[in-house]
Amino acid sequence: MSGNGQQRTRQHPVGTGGAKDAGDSAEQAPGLPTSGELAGGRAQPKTDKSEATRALILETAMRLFQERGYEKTTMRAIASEAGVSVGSAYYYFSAKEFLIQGFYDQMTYEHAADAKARMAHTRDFAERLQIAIGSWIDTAAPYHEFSAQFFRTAADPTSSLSPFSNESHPARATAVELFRDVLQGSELAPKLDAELVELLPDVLWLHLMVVVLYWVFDRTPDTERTREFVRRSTPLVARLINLSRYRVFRPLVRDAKGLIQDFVLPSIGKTIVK
Amino acid sequence: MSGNGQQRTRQHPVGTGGAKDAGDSAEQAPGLPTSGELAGGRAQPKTDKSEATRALILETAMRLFQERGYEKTTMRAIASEAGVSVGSAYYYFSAKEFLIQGFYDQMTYEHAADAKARMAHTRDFAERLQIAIGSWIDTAAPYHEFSAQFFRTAADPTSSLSPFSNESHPARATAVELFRDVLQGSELAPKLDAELVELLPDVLWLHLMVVVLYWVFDRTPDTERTREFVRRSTPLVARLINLSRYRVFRPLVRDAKGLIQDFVLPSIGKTIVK
DNA sequence: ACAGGATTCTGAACGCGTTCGAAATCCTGC
DNA sequence: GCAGGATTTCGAACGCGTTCAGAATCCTGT
Repeated sequence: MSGNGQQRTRQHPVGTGGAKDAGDSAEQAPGLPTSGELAGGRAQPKTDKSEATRALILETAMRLFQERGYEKTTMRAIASEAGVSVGSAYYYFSAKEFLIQGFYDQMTYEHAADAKARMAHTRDFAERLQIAIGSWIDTAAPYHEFSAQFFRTAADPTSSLSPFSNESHPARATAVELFRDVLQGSELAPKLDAELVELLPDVLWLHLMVVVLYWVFDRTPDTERTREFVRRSTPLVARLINLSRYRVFRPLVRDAKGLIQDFVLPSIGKTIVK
Repeated sequence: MSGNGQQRTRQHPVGTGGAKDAGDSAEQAPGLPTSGELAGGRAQPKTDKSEATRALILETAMRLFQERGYEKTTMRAIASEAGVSVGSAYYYFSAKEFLIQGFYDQMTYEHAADAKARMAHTRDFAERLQIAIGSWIDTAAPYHEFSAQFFRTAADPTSSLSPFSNESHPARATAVELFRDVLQGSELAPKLDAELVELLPDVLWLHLMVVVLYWVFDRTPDTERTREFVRRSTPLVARLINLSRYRVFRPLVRDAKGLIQDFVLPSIGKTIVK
């Protein structure tokens, strides 16, 4: 997509704002999506007015995306609707793509809050997991129609917006954090060894990504099929994790853990470079 | 991507050519990628000259894609290099995207042939599986640089090119067929119940898709990391399938099978509609 | 108050994918 | 050989995302 004009090499949009050097242990809770982060604007906001303009453009874009869909919403329309020039829009968001991110970040944050509230009443792991994922589906529902765009972006390794290739992607950090909560707040956590507890949140996030893929392709009303899929798959996941504690599986679990540790975690986020 | 001009509603490009009404059981072996199939051109080739022009355009595009990458190759460049007008290029391929498909189909076919030859000497399932996937990586290697485009297309539910949403996608059919062979030619097949043998090829194809996702993001030289990932993950998969025969797992396996049958298979290809 | 630098804003212009009406060419049946 | 329809080819034109050189505005320090 994008790719008109000569291809720049946009990639990581500098992002002087937030935690620049997160290091290795991705632990700290991700604050609200303040605005900048790695958001893809150019300079970090200097004045309040600047901040306001940025917000105005983003809100306008989000509204138009919902009303008309992503592709049908032109940058010119966003700009004129927001009462600024196209140039201004590009001053804050260096590509149309980056507008998606604002959208997506906010949705993820809403999701985490909603999920945590909804699952507070139970300590059953399977139930918590199902609530967390179900909450995602509910939160994302209004955007299902143009969700394809999210997914295309996520699947693009050349885009710095991909949650797969960008460890500091707020959406990813927030979601992994949520799944850590899902696990820690359940009766299952104390029964598992520490190493596994450390690994699982990322794995569960991957599980969510699979559900998202399913959801994106789902054309049933209210994505009922995805919901049913989640209802039936989460107990399986829970049972699988539970089984992992038994002696018989030790070798298999050990290998699987090693595999995840060596190949899955380092590559997610840290883009398998060099 | 694409999405300039007003958005048409391209979707399934008619495809008067091949088996139009495949029905349910996706069984028949997929012939060579003759040309048309669901290829995205407009009319089915009437004359030989037409067929030749089509091939010329596709070959030119494939060459330029390799030389310059997908985005840097313009339709104008393809047309002029092939000695035709842009209009002609669009007469045969209704969008730039459709040129990818020709490319991808051919690669998949090469892969299947190469894999079958390479794994002929062994009946060990894990080894056969590893060879099959390794063969994919080798076949795809020359195109790694612009593979992102393949993947973006695959992840787009609105594109008729997605192997996830289009059951008659030759690439998908060919690959599933290959994995059926991987299994059937192994010592493992007779030990499993028929139902599972029926399900596994599609599941293994999904496994390949996961590897592809990994591969697309892999930036190590010669995608060595992906190769190592495959070396270590395929034995695990084999062991998992092997374990499924034991009594202890019966309930879990039964549920998992049901899940796959009800939710995964019907949705792949048949785009979860209605 | 004011020079001068940084920030914010502007809109014309560029290159791209794609469309479309019309021209050129090919194929029939006579 | 030829009218007339179908197929194929053409290229100007459209709308889009994006860029860029410069204008406008804001913020200092004096």
